[in-house]
Amino acid sequence: MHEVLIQYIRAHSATPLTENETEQIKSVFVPKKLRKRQYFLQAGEVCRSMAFIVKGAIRQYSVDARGNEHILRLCIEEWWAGDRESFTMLTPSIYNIDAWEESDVLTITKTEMDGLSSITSLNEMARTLDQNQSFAYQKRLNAAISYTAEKRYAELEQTYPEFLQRFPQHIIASYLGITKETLSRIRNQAVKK
Amino acid sequence: MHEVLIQYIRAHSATPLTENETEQIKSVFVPKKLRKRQYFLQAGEVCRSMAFIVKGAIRQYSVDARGNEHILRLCIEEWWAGDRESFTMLTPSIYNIDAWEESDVLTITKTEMDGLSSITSLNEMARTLDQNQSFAYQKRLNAAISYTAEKRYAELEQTYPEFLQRFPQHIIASYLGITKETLSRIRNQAVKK
DNA sequence: CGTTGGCTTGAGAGGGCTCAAGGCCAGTGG
DNA sequence: CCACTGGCCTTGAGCCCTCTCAAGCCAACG
Repeated sequence: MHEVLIQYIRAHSATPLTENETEQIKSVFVPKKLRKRQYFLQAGEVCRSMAFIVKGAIRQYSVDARGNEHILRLCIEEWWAGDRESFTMLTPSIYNIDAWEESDVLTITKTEMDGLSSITSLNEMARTLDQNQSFAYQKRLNAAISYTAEKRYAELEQTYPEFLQRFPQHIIASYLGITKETLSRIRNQAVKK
Repeated sequence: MHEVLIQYIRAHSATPLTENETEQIKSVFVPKKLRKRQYFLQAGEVCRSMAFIVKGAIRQYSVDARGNEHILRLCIEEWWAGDRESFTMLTPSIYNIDAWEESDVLTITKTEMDGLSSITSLNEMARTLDQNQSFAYQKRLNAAISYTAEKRYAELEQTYPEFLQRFPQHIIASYLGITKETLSRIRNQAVKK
């Protein structure tokens, strides 16, 4: 199970991993199973650990005053789930994170992560991830303030086609910032064209 | 002029700067003046350098098919302007960046930045900035898909009150993803309450 | 075979947009 | 010193996109 993670770190860093470092990493990351709908983080808690997804699908979302869920991120195999801000700053998170599918993850706490700070390639990976995350958010924010719902859906179709296979439409709709009804109508119109 | 930057780096890193490093940094960052409305980056170009703002105000925005501008970031003193994604990946940017006010900036190219990679405290600063950027985008994206225009304005008032002093309403409106007319009406209603 | 979750469709409402006009103010040039 | 201009803000009317609420259908599942 840890092999996937090791491969992933290798792929996301220029610096190679030594035998020793590999063992360190394997010893620190704790495997966990998340059942469908099981919380990984609830709003109000500090995000004590990050989760590398070996198998499964996880969502991060906020809940507004009227009880509506707004999906901020969808994560599948070989992505990291967790609220980076809460994790890094040790502040309470405003987001919920839960498993949409039954998932296998490898978790690591902040303290343990800090203990691995001597592993260059792990640092590089974390750095790269933070950057990519930032780029992705920038793109989505731009889409949110610039495009119509239809264009945002078209973009999602291009960028993450696997999401459409993996998540039901009401989840996709929430991710796009629209209602499931609107998404349903958009899709029907798209077919007619 | 470089003093502001040095102070800034010190403030954003735990590692202290040596005399030597300070001199290196001063020698590499090139001061530039940007006139009002002068482009720092135009869509289609690769963002070859980042700019630390010593004085002034700079905006980053995309232009849609109908010619409407959508403001993604507003930057003032002691912020960094530039498209991090284009800068890091050397890909063409889809954003325009220009000076809203006459500005004094310190610029550095990617090659020069890579040349300073031995300066720990500069790396730490860059890391911190990327993270904060990511956090800020996450917050704004959440606002964009969860809140009404009115709430987004209220949040902006709280988070960056200085923006309201500094930029005209049509800029603020664009930043919030609404039209200037809508913003005007929101403000009037807010006063009545 | 009832229940639950997901998708669709309709009707009505509303938030925000578009287009258009008018007012205010500061800067500029005659 | 005044007229003119450009940038900015406001207000109105009509419209459109998206939301809300409600109902109905279907497939999966216990």
